[in-house]
Amino acid sequence: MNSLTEENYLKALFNIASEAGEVNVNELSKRLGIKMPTVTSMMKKLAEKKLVHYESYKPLRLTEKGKKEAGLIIRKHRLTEMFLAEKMNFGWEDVHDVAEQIEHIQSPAFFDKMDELLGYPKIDPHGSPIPDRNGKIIWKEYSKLSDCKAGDKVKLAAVINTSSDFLKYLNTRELRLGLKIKIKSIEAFDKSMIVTYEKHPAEVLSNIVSDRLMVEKA
Amino acid sequence: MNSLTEENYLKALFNIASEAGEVNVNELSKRLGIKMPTVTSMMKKLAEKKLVHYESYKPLRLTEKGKKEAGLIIRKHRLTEMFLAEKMNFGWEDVHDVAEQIEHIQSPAFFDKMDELLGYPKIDPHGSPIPDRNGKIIWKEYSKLSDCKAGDKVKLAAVINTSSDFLKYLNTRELRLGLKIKIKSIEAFDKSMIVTYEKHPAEVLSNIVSDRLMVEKA
DNA sequence: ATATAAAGTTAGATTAATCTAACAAATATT
DNA sequence: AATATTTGTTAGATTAATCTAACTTTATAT
Repeated sequence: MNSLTEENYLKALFNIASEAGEVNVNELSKRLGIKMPTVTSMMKKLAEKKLVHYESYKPLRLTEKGKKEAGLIIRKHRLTEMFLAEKMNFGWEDVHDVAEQIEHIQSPAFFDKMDELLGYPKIDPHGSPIPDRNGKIIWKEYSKLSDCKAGDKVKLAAVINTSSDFLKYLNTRELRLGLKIKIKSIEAFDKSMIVTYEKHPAEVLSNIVSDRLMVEKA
Repeated sequence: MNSLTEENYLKALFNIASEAGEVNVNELSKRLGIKMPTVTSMMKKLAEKKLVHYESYKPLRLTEKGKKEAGLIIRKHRLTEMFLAEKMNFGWEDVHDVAEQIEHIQSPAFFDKMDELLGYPKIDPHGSPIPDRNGKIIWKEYSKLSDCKAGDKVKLAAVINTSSDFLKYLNTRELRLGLKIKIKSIEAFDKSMIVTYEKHPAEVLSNIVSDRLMVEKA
């Protein structure tokens, strides 16, 4: 059994690896808000437990065991987010903080019930894949909205940044997962897009926004 | 903010006080499975925080502040138990362990949603009262089934012991809250009762069982 | 009322997780 | 290539929560 603290390190290791590829002590330290020496000593501890491959001055890597355990924590996190959104009427901008706590609950039955009540969802409210019972993630091939061309018709599949502020911004524009969007034009100057969807005949999305939206091409 | 550890001491203090009246270090130590010296030092710490009245060799008493904070933890515990039972199809024998963990979640919104979805319940799945938003408990006047007389018609209102084994035993007899029970006779020798309810024309309940069942007289 | 037992406290050690200060290695910059 | 910067490690201190051993106080039983 891993402590809550160890679980947080595993999860951060997993998340940084899937965003940035390599994980180093400095990154992990910044992500967790914990000083580097503390991170170093925790890496030694997790190496003892065969959860990470650790060599001085080398990038950090989760072992297969570590990946599985991290994946299972992320599974609990994302199932919880989905449960909060679907069954408890939370907005997608409000699910993260609670899920961050509930992911540490030790009760397979509890998460199995969530899974069942939700009908075995494959993604969380932000479109991120929910790892399976073995902690394995199946990644779908999405494109960034910012990489699409004028005229493209796409479906909003996931959001990359899940900060509450960004999600609230999307709410004000009625942008949500599953939405069909057509790109009317792209401004060469700043790459801002004019898009149309539902009752919105012409909404302007800055490149900062379109860069954070993942879409499926129709 | 209190640590998870402190919360567990507060809750135990509250629960022992409502069962036994007085709380002493030894009781608390046994209840929490923590040695007496550790309890003593935690009591000093909680006294510093104005949560406990502590004097050497005297019984332990929660302050008003301590009672309120303990009550609010118990509120979260019991709301969770009710949510698990009513909304997630858990049996009443399985809700305790998960609630024991979820009661420490810091998110008023999360518990407010539960409360709302449940329709503001007044009791948990075992019939124990759910403290209000100020941590206050309103106790209903129930009788022990074991104190009733032959011929009494009563309604099962609460169970005192909530051990999984006891609750599973009640399941096998289809005994559940709200059930109307008539006492047919009481054996003078061992105080065992013969009762009738629903499709059960004559069920024998030992004194150990009837002593743990709280009823409302009709 | 005295001895024994039970309950409670004090003192000091231990463990997990954190920190700062100082040093070492790797990387980047002129 | 030499130097400066960034990154990483070691050593040692700190805090919360726990423990054991030894001692003290209160309660119980002869």
